[in-house]
Amino acid sequence: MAAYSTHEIHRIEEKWQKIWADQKTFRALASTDKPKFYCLEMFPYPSGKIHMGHVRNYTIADVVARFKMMQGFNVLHPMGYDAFGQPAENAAIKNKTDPAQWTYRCIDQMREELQRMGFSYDWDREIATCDPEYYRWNQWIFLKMLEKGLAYKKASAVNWCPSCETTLANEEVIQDACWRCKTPVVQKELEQWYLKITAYAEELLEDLKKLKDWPSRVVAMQENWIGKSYGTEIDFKIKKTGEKLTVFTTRPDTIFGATYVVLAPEHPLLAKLVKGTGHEEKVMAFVKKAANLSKSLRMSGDERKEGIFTGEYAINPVNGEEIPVWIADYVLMEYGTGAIMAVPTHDQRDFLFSKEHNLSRRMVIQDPKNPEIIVEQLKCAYEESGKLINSGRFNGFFNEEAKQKISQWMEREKMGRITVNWRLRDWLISRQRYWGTPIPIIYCPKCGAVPVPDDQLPVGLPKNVQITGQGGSPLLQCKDFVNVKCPRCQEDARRETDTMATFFDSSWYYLRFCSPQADAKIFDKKDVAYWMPVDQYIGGIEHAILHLLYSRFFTKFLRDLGLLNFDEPFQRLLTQGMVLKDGEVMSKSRGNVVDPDEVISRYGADTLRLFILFAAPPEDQLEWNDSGMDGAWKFLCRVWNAVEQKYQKTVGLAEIQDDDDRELERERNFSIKKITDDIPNGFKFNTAISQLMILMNRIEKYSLREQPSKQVLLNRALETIVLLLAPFTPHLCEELWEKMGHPGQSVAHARWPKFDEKALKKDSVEVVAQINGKVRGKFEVPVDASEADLREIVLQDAKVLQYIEGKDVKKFIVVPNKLVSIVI
RNA sequence: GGGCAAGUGGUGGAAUGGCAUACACGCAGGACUUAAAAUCCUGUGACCGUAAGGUCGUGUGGGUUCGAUUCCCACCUUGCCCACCA
Repeated sequence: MAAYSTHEIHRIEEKWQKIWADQKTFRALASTDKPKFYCLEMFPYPSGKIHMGHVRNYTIADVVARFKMMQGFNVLHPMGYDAFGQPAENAAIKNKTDPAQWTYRCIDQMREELQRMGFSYDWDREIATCDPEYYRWNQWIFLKMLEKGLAYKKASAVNWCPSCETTLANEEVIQDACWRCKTPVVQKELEQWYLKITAYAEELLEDLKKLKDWPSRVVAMQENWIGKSYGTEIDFKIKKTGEKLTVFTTRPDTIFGATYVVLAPEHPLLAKLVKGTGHEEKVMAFVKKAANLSKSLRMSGDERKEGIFTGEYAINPVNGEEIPVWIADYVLMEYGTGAIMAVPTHDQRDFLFSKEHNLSRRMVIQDPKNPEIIVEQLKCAYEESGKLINSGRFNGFFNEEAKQKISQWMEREKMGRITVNWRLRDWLISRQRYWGTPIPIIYCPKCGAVPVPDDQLPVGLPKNVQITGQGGSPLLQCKDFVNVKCPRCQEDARRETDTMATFFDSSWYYLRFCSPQADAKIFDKKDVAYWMPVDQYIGGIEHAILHLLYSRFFTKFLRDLGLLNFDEPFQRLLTQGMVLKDGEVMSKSRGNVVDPDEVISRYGADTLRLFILFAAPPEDQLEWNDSGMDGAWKFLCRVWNAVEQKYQKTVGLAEIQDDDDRELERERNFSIKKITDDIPNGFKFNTAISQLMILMNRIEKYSLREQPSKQVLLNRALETIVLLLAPFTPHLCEELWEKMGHPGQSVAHARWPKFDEKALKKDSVEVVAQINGKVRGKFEVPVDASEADLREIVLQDAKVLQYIEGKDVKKFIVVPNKLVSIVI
């Protein structure tokens, strides 16, 4: 056996990667006697190069998959590519190549890099979302949604990224900028396709309760995003026309303090309201200005509140008061009703606006700490609770109670109603790009928007399309694609040229993995019923809202189609932390990227895997550290050398004769117990590995005795360490397992070791004595010593006596096998 | 402004009511070596002390408890998500 070296490591890693591929070691077949386990990581965009984030994500998943395999589960562990999207188009523009060619070449490179890491994928199930066999089912789902009224087209102001030249979903706008290129997003009036995710808002929120094994912050983020709030809609009346003007509020208790009403600049009533009045010109100029501003500019943090009076008045239903109607850009059309009642005394924004524009104020809630204060003295809005004043029959009620009383009263009197308001908006899926799934719609001058019939799917992406990055969607230029006959009336018609957002593709890929070759249907119902839901899903926190929310939506939709029999796709979720270098996220622009490929060339995949698992718990951020790699290397060296030098085939009885034997066996059994617990309970790979190091230290100490009769015990300990280490560093362990006399039997299919509870027991334990909370002595006592025995031992110790001399022992607390606490 | 995490040696981290700093990195000393690397051994929270030993110590302040890194309250700092959301 050769010494452990870079050369040797590469030989071993290549050898075993080839064996796994040739023998299809990780092929998953449904319907066996074993319990199933579906382990999935978020599939990558095929950039051609894996980065440390991928390495970390997939290594964590690989340990889980291999561990479950050794525990006797039938494991499904697939891999594929989220292959549509803009980078391929950008590359095409830059290098004048075809996006498809570029993507498939990247996929080949990516696969090779993944294989170099030794991940236990069933490669027969590989999918790429840009394959027509895949994206035809995107089109199929879209048409089903259209059929059920869940896909629709509407004209409205949408998020537009000027750099990517396409629309974006709300979820893709991060702090008013494009999620991909960080360019500030602007608003544009366009007719676009939407998916009615809001139809599932209630269930998407409610079912979060079922996700007990999801990180609580992901659940909180989704809750936040869906944003259910209870409030009241109140119907004001326009004085001039008598038309209804509905406002939304969460503070119906302050209705008697409303001194004006404010509309969003986009409010539909507005044009009519100001028509023919002296204010029309000015108001319309203001509206135009607001519309031209990007949302981020319009909402920019300063406290100045721009607005303008419409010249019209509204009537407050609760007291008949006439109050002015204003418009302001701080009121959002997309939330509530796009109109608010302003209560400047009890809402800070309204307070600032009223100051800016000299509008009147009235107090309706009394500050119990400051009951004498009058309106003119207010320095800011009073937003806390208190008793109602100036509120007619509701005077004297506490405002929390008044909220209910007033809204119930208004409901009875038909002045308004209690409502639920959602923050979640429908999902805009149209993209004005080439490299995506064509939306299967044909526009006919006679028949309107006609769905492409099922038997004509997929609507394929045309090849040889000029991608210049200019002049809108490349598909628009493609006459053969655009000009078609209407499927209904056979007249000349035009094809939809928008493609789908790529998040559509990734919203159901986990289902396709169950039967990737199904060609007459989206997936095989039987296979999905067997494998789904995903038992363990692993990926980055950046998908906490986007991908995870969309996937939950798709699952519920497909369930309602009768294709699935469960509500949630992902049973357990782990969000791994980022990989940092010098305290910063690795990125090309910072120039602090560590290339996994280079690390593998130097240390091998096993060393990289071990380091990344040992350096931090999976959910925490991980600081890259070159000397940490040396540490991992050193440990693997020691395991290698120990097996090479100490392991000798021998026969005999494993008889425990002395304390050293007992200690070795105890440590061995304890390691099995600890690692078996640490992997599934909280993914504590770092402590699992530290226990393996402790066991290795123990083995080395033990083997120094050089007593041939103990060889059986030594062998057993070495076999155990190889088995326990196998999910973490599979190549090394395969090689060692083979050397240990298991030729042709992959360690991936070896049985996970069991521990013996009896071997964990000790005869004596160390018990600590505390006096008034401070440790003052340690005693070696028999296991399970009684309180009486402990009293005798401890209270006769010279040192303890020194401390308690001349004082009363008030309490004597015993924690069995751990400590005694004496209070004097 | 709202929500959610987190704060422990020189460093990554361990301990979730019971000996704070497991395991590892780094550093220092030693062995081997002509020498270096590698490897092995020893030490390594701070302060006082020759030592035995003592005092302090898990962001800050308070509380509960025989006992708190762990539980509770307030605050500070950092990170993430949301945010003129009425």
